[in-house]
Amino acid sequence: MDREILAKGYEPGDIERKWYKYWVDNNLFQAKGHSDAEPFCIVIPPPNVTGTLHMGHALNNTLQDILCRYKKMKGFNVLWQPGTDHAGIATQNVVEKSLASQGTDRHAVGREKFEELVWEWREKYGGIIINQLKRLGCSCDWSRERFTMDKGLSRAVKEVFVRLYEEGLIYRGDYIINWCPRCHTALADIEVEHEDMNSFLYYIRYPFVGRNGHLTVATTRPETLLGDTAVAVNPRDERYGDISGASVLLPIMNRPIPVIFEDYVDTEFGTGALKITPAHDPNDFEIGNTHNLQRIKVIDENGRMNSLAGPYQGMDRFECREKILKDIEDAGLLEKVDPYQNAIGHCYRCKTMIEPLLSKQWFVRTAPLAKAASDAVREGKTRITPASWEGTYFDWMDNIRDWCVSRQIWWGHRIPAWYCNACGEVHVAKEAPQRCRACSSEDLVQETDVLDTWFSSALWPFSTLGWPGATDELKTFYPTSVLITGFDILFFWVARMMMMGIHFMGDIPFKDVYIHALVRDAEGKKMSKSKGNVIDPLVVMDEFGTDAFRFTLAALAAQGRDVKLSEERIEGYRHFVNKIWNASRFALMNLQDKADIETGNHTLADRWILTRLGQVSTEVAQALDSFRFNEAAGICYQFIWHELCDWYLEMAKQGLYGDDKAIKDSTMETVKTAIMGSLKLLHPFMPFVTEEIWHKFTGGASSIMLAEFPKPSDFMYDKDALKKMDLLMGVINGVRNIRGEMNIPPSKSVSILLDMADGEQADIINDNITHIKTLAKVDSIRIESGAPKPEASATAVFGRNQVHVLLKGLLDFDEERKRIGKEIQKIEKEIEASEKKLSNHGFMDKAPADVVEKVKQKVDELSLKREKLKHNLSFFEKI
RNA sequence: GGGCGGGUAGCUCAGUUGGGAGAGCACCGGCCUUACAAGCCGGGGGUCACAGGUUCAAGCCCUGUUCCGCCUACCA
Repeated sequence: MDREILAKGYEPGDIERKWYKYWVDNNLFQAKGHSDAEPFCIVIPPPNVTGTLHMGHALNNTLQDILCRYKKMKGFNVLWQPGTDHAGIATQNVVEKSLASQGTDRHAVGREKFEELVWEWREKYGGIIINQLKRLGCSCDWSRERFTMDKGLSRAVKEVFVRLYEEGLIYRGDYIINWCPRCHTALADIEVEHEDMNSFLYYIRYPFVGRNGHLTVATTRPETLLGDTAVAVNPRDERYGDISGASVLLPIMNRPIPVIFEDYVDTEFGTGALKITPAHDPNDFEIGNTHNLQRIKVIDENGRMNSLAGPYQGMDRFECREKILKDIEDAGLLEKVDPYQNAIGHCYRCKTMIEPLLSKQWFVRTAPLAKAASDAVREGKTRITPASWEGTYFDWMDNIRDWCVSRQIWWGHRIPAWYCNACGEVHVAKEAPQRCRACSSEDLVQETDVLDTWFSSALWPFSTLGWPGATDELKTFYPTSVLITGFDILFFWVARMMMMGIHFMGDIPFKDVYIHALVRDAEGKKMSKSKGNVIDPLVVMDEFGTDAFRFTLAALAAQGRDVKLSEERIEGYRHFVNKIWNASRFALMNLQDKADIETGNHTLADRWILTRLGQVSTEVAQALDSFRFNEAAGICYQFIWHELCDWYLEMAKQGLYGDDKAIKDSTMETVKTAIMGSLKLLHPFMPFVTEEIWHKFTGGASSIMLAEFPKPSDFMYDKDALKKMDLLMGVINGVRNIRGEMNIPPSKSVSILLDMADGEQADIINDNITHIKTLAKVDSIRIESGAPKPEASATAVFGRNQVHVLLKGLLDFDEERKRIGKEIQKIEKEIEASEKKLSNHGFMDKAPADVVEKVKQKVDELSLKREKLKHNLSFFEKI
């Protein structure tokens, strides 16, 4: 067996690359379509092909990888399904920008050529984020990588579109939609980001027709007045009770428009009179429908005023606003202008101000789909963790509006609809029809719009598994096990996968949804390029190592709370990685290969650490099973550093360096078991360093990925050992505490006198006397029950025992008086609180017996300790 | 406007059936003890935002106040 000793410190760089290649070359990430093992499946939230890895991805994928690696070690047939989405608008923007830099645009190159260029771009740059995920250590089954625009997924998209259309769940119609004048496309409601802005509320007079006076309306968008086709007031508004049937004259345009009555109008706001522009405002559109108002579109797709805008034709919408205000003011129709704050919609891709426009678009009728998706969570078929997100989910699902799915761009799934140029008949089909079914004309043209990217993402959990084919993968892995994602795409993606999954598969797409938090900077601010507070995960991985970075993310990922990341924190966990490295180094330096190894002669320390390892295995597994990643990480950290390293390995030195072969053999075996067990616990969090060390221990026999995750029955359970170690630690801590307080350097040994409460406890100490000598730097120990306190000694009380540290010539009496006095004070406070409870009849009557018993016991113990401390103190007061 | 989350040690945070206030970092003191100075040993430090209420018992449950963050919304 080749067991080389490790280098003095852990250097991640090359090791990470080496093992990732090893895992892939050995197909360790591959799932089986068929397997007797229980399936576990996660579909990756597909990153945009245009994307590069940011902190959100890093957290999201680290958590997924932790679960996948953990489940694999637990024996599951794990599939982590990877892929990317085509990000229609974003990708098109990137390629258009590149065209612009060459002095051309997509219209000049034409649709077909443009699509080719995007594919070329995707070939060249689309793999960046995939490689970055690999850098992070993600154990995705890359042999199954998918792309939302690839053949299989495109087939699924067509299938779904056609079926929904045939079921009447997709329709085409004229509606007011959110238009981005820069991206030149419609956007779904949730693709609009609202931002509070400082605007103005303009009060504009509309003179009455055929009578004196005017009606004053309040608006934030005076330029839309050109398209007004009514003014509405509330029928219950007494101010306007007498204007039934009246008309007003639209300023500038001098067009008479009716005054209508509409409950929607808020009498409290502005003047209680609302101008109605059905072609440029979603609410006005609705009102226009109920009152049969004309729709006059005055702003075009470029955000410019069109021919119906009269004198303003050709002006930009913002320029027009200024001009129109001036004209109205000149006409004496501008009553006043108030500063006003309102939320204005912006394109989520390019931040351009959205223009609500009247337009012909394709919609998904969501209500019936949403009902089932909502019920599935209500009935607990799909669980959302943390559960607080359920409310948000229900709120959205229960108030959902139809989903505008057509986009006026070229990069995406072209809508499978054909129009007959002869008679206008619409055909929706998977393949292009040869002739019109109504008039037999062959003059058919395909819809130019493409589908919203999220339309294809909504099918991800089943389209990636081969749907609409009936594949083994679908049978094995659908419904998938867990979806891990950020809350920012709860509506965009999770909700829509629920709708589509239930509708087309007849079952939920995943059993659990785990929503994790956002990664913020150390001040809790959202990371953004413009703020300049972005921490690049790749830089972090270079500097601190991937394992340290992953462990940090896991350790900070408490449920329901944002992750505030700072480099100091990552550095701290890099130290932890190094700690494991060095603990392993120590083990490898002291293990020997021997055929005649004699095992089973476990020391107290051996039995203790093995028992603890068993307990910790359960705790970590339970934490991971319930998505408490930070707890799982914390338990590992605490156990490995403060129990395994600080206590066990120090104690193991006695056996390793000693002459007793039986003890030595057993200790070697236990050290190995404890370290390898710890490596297995840590592997899901820090895959690289654990794999590296694992191979040093096993001589490269097999990957740690194939090892079984630790469970209590792998070790031993010795309750007695836990108790005995407690006592031993009590003695050592007592002496260390006194040494520390007295500033006695480690080079200076001390003598102690142990006053043990009973013979049994004295035996435990006797059996482990070398540990006390070594770990507390003691040269001589005397054990005597009830021995009087020696002169010039400092005393620590633990349990019913005490330890006197002999400090002839070293003891500062004042210091010792202070030290004991302080301790007594602390204890008295506790005793007081507990006694108050015990003297409370309510507590004695109503509290459970075990709680009362615990408090009584506490008072007894503390009183005893206080007594001893006081006794010790009196000793010094005599001096 | 509605909803959600949060205010716990100097900093960042944990605290899952209500019953001992914790961690990491920072700080102070002692150590180059041959796995690790990326380390070891010891220590100080908190009216758990504020005010009420429920309870024998509240960081935890309820109500209100206040501050911060986020999501959402068709009051122009």
